[in-house]
Amino acid sequence: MPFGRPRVERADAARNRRHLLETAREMIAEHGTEKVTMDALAERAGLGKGTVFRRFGTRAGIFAALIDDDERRFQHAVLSGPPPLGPGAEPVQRLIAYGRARIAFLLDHLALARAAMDRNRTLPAAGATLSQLHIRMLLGQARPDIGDELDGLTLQLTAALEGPLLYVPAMDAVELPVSGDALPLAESWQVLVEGLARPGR
Amino acid sequence: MPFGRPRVERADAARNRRHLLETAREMIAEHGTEKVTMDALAERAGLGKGTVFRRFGTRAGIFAALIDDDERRFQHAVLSGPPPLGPGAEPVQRLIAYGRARIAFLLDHLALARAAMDRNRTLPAAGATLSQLHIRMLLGQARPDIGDELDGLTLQLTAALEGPLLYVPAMDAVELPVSGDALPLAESWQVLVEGLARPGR
DNA sequence: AGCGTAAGCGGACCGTACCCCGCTTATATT
DNA sequence: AATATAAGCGGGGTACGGTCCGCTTACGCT
Repeated sequence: MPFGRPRVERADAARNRRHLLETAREMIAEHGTEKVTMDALAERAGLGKGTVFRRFGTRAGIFAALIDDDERRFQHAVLSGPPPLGPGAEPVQRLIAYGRARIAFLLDHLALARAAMDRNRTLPAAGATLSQLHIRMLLGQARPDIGDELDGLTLQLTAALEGPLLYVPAMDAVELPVSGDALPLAESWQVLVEGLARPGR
Repeated sequence: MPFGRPRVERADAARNRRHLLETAREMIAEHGTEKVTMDALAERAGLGKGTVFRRFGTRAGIFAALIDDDERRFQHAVLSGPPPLGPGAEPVQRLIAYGRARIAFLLDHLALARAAMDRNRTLPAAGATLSQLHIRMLLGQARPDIGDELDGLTLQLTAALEGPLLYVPAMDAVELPVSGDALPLAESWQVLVEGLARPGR
């Protein structure tokens, strides 16, 4: 085999991966994320434990892989969907829309997203990194004068957006009113962003 | 024993707790937090494994207990120290000062604070809750008109303050310039808070 | 079709967090 | 000082995440 070839995933491996994800979804639906252990998943899928680990690297990786499907769709809406979420609107409007969409997305995937964290990967997988890049870009456009503080603010905004749902257990109180657009966190996100958008001093 | 009595900690228990914390500190100083296992700590302290668990409940609890010592001093400075950190200054100034102090505190305790997190207790112990209460109070004073969004903003500000250091591994890049007052995160925190302080629309 | 090779697989193995429960001991009461 | 009792203690047990390595199998090449 000449070097540099993409080395596609072998057919049996792909089949096993799909089967494992399918099985994991079933187990989550029946007993919640807590009960999805490496051993149990492997046994129920009729595969070896080593296989599970090879596919997902870590327990958290299982949940990250489950989210990734939906995450791709979400990213697509952000990168090339209609404004204000997609490109075309003012940066501030896009930031606000992004926050609202991201909060809704996280709410839809709360159990998975929380289970997808572990000691090392504290932020769930690719999604958070994308959030960070997107926020950084929009904030830089909205406030080109911001300079040195762009990196710090990016981190803090990302944490402000993803943190309350992922890290604070007490969130379950505030998250309840999921009725339509009236997510309380989305409203306060808008206040936060609008405050930043107006040049200071 | 009549009910309602405070049930003070037994003398031997208190001695063991101090001894365990002391031993843990030694082990951390020598080999870092990773090497502090329940077994190793128990053996080195000359106590049973069950004792360690009974005292701290969980591995993360050990580190939380270690932080709590310093945390108490920090809280004292916030609650009754000199302004602007302590009472007496304007709410916005106190918020900014609080953020700066908290960031410095977390930087001083980074290894401990990160080790004090686990799947269930995602936020390290009491400190974060205190942060939340304090931020809520000051924000409410700074913007009495804010109403419904107070709770959401409180959560998001707390996450913005503690999140970048605790959850984002890539932080280590930004945290480096620890020279004096010029913490980049502290600067951007100030921008964030000042944006919020000005009434919107 | 047959072959060589690297990817994939399985499951035994290890270290560690956390649980449990019978024994010990400090402390209050008399 | 003796006693009762609840808190504390010890350390073996269990379950789970993660690793390792020899065997198997899919796939590309001839």
